[in-house]
Amino acid sequence: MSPKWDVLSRTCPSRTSLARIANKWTAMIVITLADGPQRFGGIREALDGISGKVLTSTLRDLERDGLLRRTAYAEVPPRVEYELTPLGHTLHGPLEALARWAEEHIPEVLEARDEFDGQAVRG
Amino acid sequence: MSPKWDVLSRTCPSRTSLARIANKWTAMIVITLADGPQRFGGIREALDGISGKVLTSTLRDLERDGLLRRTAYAEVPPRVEYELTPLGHTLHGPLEALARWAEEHIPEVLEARDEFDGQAVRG
DNA sequence: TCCATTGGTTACCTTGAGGTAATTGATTAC
DNA sequence: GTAATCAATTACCTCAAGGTAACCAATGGA
Repeated sequence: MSPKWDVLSRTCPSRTSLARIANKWTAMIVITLADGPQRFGGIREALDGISGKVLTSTLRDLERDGLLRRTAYAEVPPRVEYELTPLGHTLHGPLEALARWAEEHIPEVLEARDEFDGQAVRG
Repeated sequence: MSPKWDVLSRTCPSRTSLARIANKWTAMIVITLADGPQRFGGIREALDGISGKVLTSTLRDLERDGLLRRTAYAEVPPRVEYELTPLGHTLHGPLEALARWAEEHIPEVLEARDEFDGQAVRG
């Protein structure tokens, strides 16, 4: 389709972009926001274990790439909502597929690991 | 489907697995091997910029998870081939979709970045 | 009066990812 | 003889990712 871009090429911007979207936190955030806007605290709770600092910077990066929109309300205490942009929504399918792969194939992965580690000990 | 696994849960093994597959090098390697077996040097060349050490350890991790098979031939100089397992092939679709997303949407991403950075200067 | 609230930001530290360079080993070509 | 070959491994180094903890600001409620 577009021979201009190639993620395998070191200097191609799409490779940088791939690095951002092919990423644990990105996937989890996009999946969490797929159903609708969420507040900062809600995302943090959904992601179960991410630190505030990392969540802040990750959200900022995704906002910068146009994947989500940040809306801060002038209230006290602060209220900030994050929602996927249309561009961000187009990413949800592929990332959801990836997450579902991880969930569906985890038994095979765990079994492969056991076998590999067992052979390593014997070898 | 399988309520037993949840990538959003901190302690779920599938979350670790997601971290491995939602990863720049994993995506590029699986895509490279999708067309057939490749030798170590061939993969290294295709990935354009990866160091030997990192490629070795990444391939080892993927082998451990059952995504690819390593075949070493007792020749001199050594010849080692890597190929996707059936399990690895099931991962190709989702990762290819992700790579294609990066290539197809890079103009929008770059534009979003420009706008974001421009506003940051003004703000 | 004082504290909890919320979404940061900052300073500081630890961990790990990833790069470079040297070395291994048997054979072939020079 | 000896240089080149290929896939690793190892030691060593650097840099960035990411965690912790303290702090902030305006308001409402105890």
